Amino acid sequence: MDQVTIKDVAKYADVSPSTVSRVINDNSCISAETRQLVREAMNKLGYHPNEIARSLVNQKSRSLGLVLSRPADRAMANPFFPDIIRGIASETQAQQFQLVLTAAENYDSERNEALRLLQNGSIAGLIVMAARVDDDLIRRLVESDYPFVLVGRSPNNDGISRVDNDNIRAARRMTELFIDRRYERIALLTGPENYVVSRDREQGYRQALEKAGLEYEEDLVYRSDFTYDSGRRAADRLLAETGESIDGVFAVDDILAMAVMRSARDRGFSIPGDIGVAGFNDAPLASLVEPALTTVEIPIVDMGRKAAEMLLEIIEEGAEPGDEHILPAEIRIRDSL
Amino acid sequence: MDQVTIKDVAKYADVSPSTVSRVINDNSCISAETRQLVREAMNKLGYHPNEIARSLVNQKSRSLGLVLSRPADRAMANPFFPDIIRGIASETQAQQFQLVLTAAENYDSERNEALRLLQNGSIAGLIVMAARVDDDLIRRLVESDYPFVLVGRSPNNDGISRVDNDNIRAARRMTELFIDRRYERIALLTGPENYVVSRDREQGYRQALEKAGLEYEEDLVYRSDFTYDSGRRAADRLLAETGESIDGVFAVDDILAMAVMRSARDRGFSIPGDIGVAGFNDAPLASLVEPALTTVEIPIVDMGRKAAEMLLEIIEEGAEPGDEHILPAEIRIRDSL
DNA sequence: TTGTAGGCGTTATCAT
DNA sequence: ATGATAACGCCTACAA
Repeated sequence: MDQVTIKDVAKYADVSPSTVSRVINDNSCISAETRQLVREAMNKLGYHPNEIARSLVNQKSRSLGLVLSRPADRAMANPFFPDIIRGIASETQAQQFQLVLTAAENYDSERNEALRLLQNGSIAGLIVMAARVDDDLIRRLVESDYPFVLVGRSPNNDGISRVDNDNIRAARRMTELFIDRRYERIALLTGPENYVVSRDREQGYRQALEKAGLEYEEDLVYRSDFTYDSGRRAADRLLAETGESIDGVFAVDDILAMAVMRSARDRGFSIPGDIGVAGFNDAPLASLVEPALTTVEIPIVDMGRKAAEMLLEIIEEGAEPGDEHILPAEIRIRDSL
Repeated sequence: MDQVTIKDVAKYADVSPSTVSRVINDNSCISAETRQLVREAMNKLGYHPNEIARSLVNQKSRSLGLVLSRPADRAMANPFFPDIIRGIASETQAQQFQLVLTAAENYDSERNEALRLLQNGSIAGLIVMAARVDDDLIRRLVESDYPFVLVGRSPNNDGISRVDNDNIRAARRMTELFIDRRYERIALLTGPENYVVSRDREQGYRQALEKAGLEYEEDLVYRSDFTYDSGRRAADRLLAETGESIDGVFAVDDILAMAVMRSARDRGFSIPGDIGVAGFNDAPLASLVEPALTTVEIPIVDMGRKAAEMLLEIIEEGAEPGDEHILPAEIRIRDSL
């Protein structure tokens, strides 16, 4: 309708469409005066290059997709979500790319949606928040040779570009903090076992114990989903069963740590006096609860930015995938331990 | 490259490209057998319709944009953010649309970015989280006649499609709850005055007071940004200055209510014994703090879904903008009041 | 029911 | 330095 095209501008400036195109992409040599002329015509007519048409002729879109890799509701409750987007957006913005979200009801449809976007050319690459140990999406991305970057870790990372924080190390250091502070029997409240984060953090916990000559006890490892309610149930069981034989609980997620704190308080335990508690992720509420939660801060904004940067290098510069960037996580010592 | 086109399918199935096209859009009448034939060819070759090309020929993209309408960092810390996306995504997904995020460093660049996406055809319409009283973006959207839907309210809503919760009414009811429970001097901790939400909630507070024959006192109204730190400073001032002459504080945002609670506790006030506190938004932390925060739950997921639905009606069915949907907010009574 | 041809807005190649 | 022309992948009259 009222779409102003390159031809309108050309006509108005009395030049050919190609000339206008050249000013837009200001690479080829154009005389200063025609350039000026065309610029004026563009302003006059209110011309804006049609991105769709450019994408079509260039055979690639200027969009990146983001797939959260777990049911939308869970992902949204997750403090990662806003920050990862913030990081990615800052980079896409800088490089004039757009960010497309795939947010479906369940993981299967989200995975299919992401693939569809790739296949139909809507997006040029994908950023995947890798969660599951056995991730079908990743396998298919590798097979299909689509550009993608992993935020997190997958069991086999060969040839996969990824950015991660060192969950194992951070969990180890947090466990060491418990030990340094003379906690002697530290329980672990971890997440579902098909999540890579769960496994990594469990491993760090175990490493620290063994290094300190403490026994790793299966009985002290409890598991729950990454929700408050599930965490609360697990915490209740944990405290009921291990009773007063433990003096610390390391939860692999702040929301689980919150559940532990609440459960402990309801049982009359003082924190950190009777039981030390630590979390992971440094969610917004970690610093607001009483006592403030000692936790691990993950540079999630930076991870997002880095992921986008890596993906754009693959897309724009044909970089070979396979790079790994492990960003450091920081322990935030507060009052719960 | 390895892009399979409609022509490849046509050749393989030994039909013309238009026939394939017809199968894709299965509207025109096609004999069952050719349809079958083409379908098989598509599967065989792994064909996927190129969305870019479709957008170009159809002269509109199948993407919606979302602009958060305040600095990214603020917006992200805001509990609205994940939920509004969830709501929008569920609707876009259902109608085979994509969701594009505009997330820039500051409001100005975000606004420009959104406009750019509209102008260059990347998105077919925009959902705007209206925040400011004097919102330039909205003015320009109206002028340019781009399809958009407001989540929230703008000073002049004529001809603007929008979905909102009734902030005034909810604030009034919350204030009435204070009054019903025999609180007698209720202070208000509100947000910046150029935000529509602040104003609306202030108004509800005032209405309730006046209706109950209580005096509206300017001195009891404090203002801060929507951040914990800013809220904390305001709360400190509030409690220092009004001293023990007040017995309730209504904060127009949970994060501010958290700040009030903390400040009150530090001063030795018990909650709700000495001071009743209420918030707004029902952020995740509201139910987790001690005492659990009485607040207003906003149906933000539904608002997002509704906004997307309205926008798609305008885009797809040429509906006239101007509809308003006001969704009910619910008071969540917990322990802080 | 199916095929042919032209065009959506842009860029790239080849002339001039 | 600039212009004409042919794509990019798809859709849609119009024709057969």
